[in-house]
Amino acid sequence: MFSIGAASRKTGIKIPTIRYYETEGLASPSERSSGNQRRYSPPDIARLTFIKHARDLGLKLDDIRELLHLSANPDQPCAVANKIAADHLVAVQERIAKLQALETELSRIAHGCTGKTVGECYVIEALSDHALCQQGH
Amino acid sequence: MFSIGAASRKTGIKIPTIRYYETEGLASPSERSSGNQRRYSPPDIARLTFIKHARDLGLKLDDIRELLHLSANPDQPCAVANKIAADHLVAVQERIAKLQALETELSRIAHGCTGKTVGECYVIEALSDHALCQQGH
DNA sequence: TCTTGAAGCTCTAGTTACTAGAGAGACTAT
DNA sequence: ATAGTCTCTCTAGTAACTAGAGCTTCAAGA
Repeated sequence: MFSIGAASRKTGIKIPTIRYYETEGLASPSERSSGNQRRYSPPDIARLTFIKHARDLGLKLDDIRELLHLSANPDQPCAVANKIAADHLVAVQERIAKLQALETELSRIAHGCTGKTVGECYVIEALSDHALCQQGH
Repeated sequence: MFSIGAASRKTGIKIPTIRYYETEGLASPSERSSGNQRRYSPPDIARLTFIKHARDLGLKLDDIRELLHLSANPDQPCAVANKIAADHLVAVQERIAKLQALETELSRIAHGCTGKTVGECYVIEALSDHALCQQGH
């Protein structure tokens, strides 16, 4: 049995976040001490690790909730789990594409300024003047 | 002079968001009608466009606040504006790198599952078992 | 056994950038 | 004048935490 501090160290999740996950119904300690402190069993820790891993991958808590529910029923078809992962992959790929477009424009803006004062600053100008933007939002 | 609806159409910012920016002190209409409705002048619209453009680039409202403040004082050195843009560029580049790493892992997870039920589902397994993760968070 | 300092408890409120909805008033075209 | 659209303010909700107050419990040493 581990205290919340030990659970935090083992999983890399901050203490208040572990408590927050509990209020969200994602992971509760299986016991409390006589003085009402949380006590985590190894399976509790594994559940937290699962959540941490999924969060690191950028999955939403709602998705994680569903995956946890699925993993508690090992006889169900895993199509749902695959769909969650595949959908998220697509979302990540889209975000990468968008960010790369932004990078291009930002790079142009941030490197294009040779002025000394704001009056002739390309950064300000580029943000003010839509025509300077090559990608036309 | 434009109504808030016209301002919204011209800038592409939703009406409630325009009002929100006003509560945040970013952009207020220069007048109100006799019936207390917002009336935006062309410079007001330009300011909203500046904000929209900067938001599309992912700048935070606090950064935009500072840039607006700077652009109101054209005699100031533009080093601050450059720094905001350059810092943001670095942040975007870092996010791209992280997302690409995630994409690799997610792709492996999402495509690796050949099982039929959750019990043998690679998605669930990969999230549960740290050892399967090649990048070691 | 006592004590002390670290760790834990609950609860409330704040963060970011909006979004939704209620209920009332204003504007415009016929 | 009136219908229909637009706008007003205000409150509360969203995601995923984070910070702080004020209090209690735990573990280790004297």
